[in-house]
Amino acid sequence: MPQELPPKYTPKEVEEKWFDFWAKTPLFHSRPRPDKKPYTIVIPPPNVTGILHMGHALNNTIQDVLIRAKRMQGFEALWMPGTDHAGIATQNVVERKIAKDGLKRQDLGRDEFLKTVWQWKEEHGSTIIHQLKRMGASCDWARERFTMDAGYSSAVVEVFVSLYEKKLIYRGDYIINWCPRCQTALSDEEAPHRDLDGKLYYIKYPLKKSREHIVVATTRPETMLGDTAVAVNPKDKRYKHLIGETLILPLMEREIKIIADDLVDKKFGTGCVKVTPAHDPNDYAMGKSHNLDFVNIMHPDAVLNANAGEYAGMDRFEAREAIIEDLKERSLLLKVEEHRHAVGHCYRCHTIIEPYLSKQWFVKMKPLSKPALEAVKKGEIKFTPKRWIKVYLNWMENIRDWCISRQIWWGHRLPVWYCEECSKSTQPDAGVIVSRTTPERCPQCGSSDLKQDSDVLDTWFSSWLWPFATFGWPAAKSKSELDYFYPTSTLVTAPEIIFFWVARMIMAGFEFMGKKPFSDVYIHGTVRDEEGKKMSKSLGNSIDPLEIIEQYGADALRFSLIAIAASGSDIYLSQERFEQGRNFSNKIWNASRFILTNLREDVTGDGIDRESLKVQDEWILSSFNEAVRKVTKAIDLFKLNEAVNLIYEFFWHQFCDWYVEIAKHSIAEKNTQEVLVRVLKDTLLLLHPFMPFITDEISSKLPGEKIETIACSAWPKPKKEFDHKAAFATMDLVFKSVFVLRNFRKDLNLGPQDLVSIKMATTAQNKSAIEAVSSTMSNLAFAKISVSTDKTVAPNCLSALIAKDVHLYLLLEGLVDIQKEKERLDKEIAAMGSQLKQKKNMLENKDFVKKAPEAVVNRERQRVDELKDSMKRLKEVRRALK
RNA sequence: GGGCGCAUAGCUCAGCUGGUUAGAGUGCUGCCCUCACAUGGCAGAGGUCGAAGGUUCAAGUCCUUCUGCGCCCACCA
Repeated sequence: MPQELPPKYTPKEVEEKWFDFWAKTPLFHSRPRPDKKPYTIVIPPPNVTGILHMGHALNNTIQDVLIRAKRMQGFEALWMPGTDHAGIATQNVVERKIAKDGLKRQDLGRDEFLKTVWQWKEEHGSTIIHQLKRMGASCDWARERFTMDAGYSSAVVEVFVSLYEKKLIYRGDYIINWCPRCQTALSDEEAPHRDLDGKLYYIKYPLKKSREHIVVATTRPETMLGDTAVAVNPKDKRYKHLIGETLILPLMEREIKIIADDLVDKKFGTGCVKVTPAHDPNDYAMGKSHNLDFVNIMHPDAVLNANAGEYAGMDRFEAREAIIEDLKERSLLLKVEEHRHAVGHCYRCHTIIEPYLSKQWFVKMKPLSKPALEAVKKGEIKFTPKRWIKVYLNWMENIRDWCISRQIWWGHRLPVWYCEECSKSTQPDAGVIVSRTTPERCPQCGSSDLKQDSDVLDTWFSSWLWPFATFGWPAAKSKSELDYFYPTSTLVTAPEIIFFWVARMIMAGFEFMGKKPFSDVYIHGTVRDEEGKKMSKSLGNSIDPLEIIEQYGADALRFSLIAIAASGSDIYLSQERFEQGRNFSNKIWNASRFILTNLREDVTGDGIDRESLKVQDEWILSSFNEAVRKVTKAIDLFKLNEAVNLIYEFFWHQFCDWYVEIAKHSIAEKNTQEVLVRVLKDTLLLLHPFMPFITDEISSKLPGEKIETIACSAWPKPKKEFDHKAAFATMDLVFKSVFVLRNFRKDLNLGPQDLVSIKMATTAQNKSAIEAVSSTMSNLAFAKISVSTDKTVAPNCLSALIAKDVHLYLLLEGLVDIQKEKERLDKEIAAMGSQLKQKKNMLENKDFVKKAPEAVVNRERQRVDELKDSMKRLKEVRRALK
């Protein structure tokens, strides 16, 4: 007995039932199966602090569409889920939490603080995982990983130690990006530059030997306290004679030299640069090459230290003001200009970063980049859209060493110990022990006075191992799984993290696995609001995906996101965009409801009698075949918006608008019902990767074999026996006829009961097809419908051309406004005439006939014939109007 | 300073290797609560495809320049 569906679609109830089932089902658990091909996606692990936003929603919907489609297509599909410990972000969250009790992390101490973070993670860290489940993500949940799991951590240690052993990790004093708020070093990628309106200060530095001075220009005057030279370009004639002279550094009253260096741009400012080796990367380079003193003037929190003399204790910006005032007082400030320039910011807390000299750990990147460059150049790893290749290559070719140590507590602690005894030696790296296991004693001197490095590793130093560490590498037992699932298939992510993550994963893949980590990188757009701003909680412009799920359902959210997300372009969102998804859900629901309520008991969808198919049946089955071909291809090309729009168009405008409407008139027939069920079932399968909830729900109510979920059903294949090419042409006549009749009906204000006579000049075959459906579809009743090959035209009738061989005449003597009809015809004839003329010109053009492909020329010739014929017939009708 | 992207209907966008009369969603107008659906149906209005050149038999599509947005990268202090 077919089950009934409730009259109104309520996504909430339906979806809650299914997401619960999917979250628990073992069906999404994958294991190596030699008889099947693997298709693997590793999730970009969201931060444990994460709460689902639109970017996540889009990213994970795309992955779920791909994984569900491939699973149905017979692949051993694995979607690896997990979360990232997100060092700085998570530490910040927990610090904020304990701050409410007036506590700092130092008050708790390292161990106690870390306990608190773990506790926080246990309580809140799975929020986003739960939200992904709610969206319908068909991950292999049993495999869920966390970047600080014991196993994962051993991968991080292994990688650190092995890179150190290969001399690809080193430690040293360099200028790094320092966030004074987070009080940690950051990599270059973590310190994005933003243009700011700043000021350029011109400051006089007096010469020691005379009353003259030279002028330097700077945006950060406070750093002058740490100046140990002034540099000019050696080719700069203005200053050549001053090279080697001594200046008196104002305020500090320290003697500094004028040096010459090619790094100085003659054209910028005055051509004289103050050199602060401890607070600027360029100056650092000059400091090294000219053997200058390195004067660090700041504490880690950017408060000036004792080296800043009387400014000690002031914050860097406070000091800037004070210094400017003091310079003014001494008439040493020449001028101040407005100056827009790029300033680095902490990507976590947006504080202006400080270039800061400190001892950090680095990865030597150049050697790692080589295979990563080759793989992409050769196309071994493909990017979609292609344009990101250039971005990737550009970064990779100019790669710089990676600062990986962080002065925070939450993260993978460096597997580095220092021997107190040996470190007294002056040798570089003396007493440094890099080890996979905690060492008991110093291998050099045997001392047990060892101290572990207090730094932790950059979060991305664990993320870059994600495609293989999630399988348990380096443990031996991970081998069979890695052999089967690695390299993974597709990585789906946003452009923002190409450098952070994608590029580094490729390098790690080659370095540690000897193989690429994935074959395809699909870069989707950034989700933005209506004004083009990146959506973020801090801007308060975000549309909450959970809100959309609540209101319209997860299917609606998924559908709309995919439909909007044209491959690669940024996505502008507004609430209304999700209504389309909701409306589509409702349409599917109601069409299904209609079919179900009419169903005979013996209908399964598998019992189509091919011998007695009507032309509309042939048409819809053929159309579905077309849809399957196109949708399958579109998914393979990552054109998911195209795929979902194809299904939408097919289901709504072909199946519902035409087939179901026509089918109403033979709804009692078994064969009609079989076709309805067959097409509905198969469309639900096609749609399932995009809208898993509603498709599974409806499928479960349809007759036929009972299965738990269609998530593992076979993907529809085009059925050759249902390809009826001729049906397209015939149905096309039907559509046009109905369209014409609807217009007649509207123009004449005819109701459903009005009886009209139709004369049709066409073949008998076409007539029967048109006749069968057009009266009801156009909401007209026909007293009389006659078919004729007779070209003579009845007087005073409405007429319309359907196709070359089909002409409809609506016999309505006395009802027609002759004058109006004449005008209408004249207009139509004129339009046709100009089109005809254009085509004729084209064909008279010898170059066109000679150079254009034959098919194009023939098509034009045929079109001209048709137009000529139509013109003739229309003119006849026009003459018959009296 | 380099690089990339976008500009098509009122709005948001599709439009693939150039080839019939440039499409969708939404909004708008008119008529319909017709027994799946008003979250719906039918019909309709609305476009010199950012500008100017060029290539071509043929350009929304390819090339050049320009304009206006947007993004990314970069050690001009």
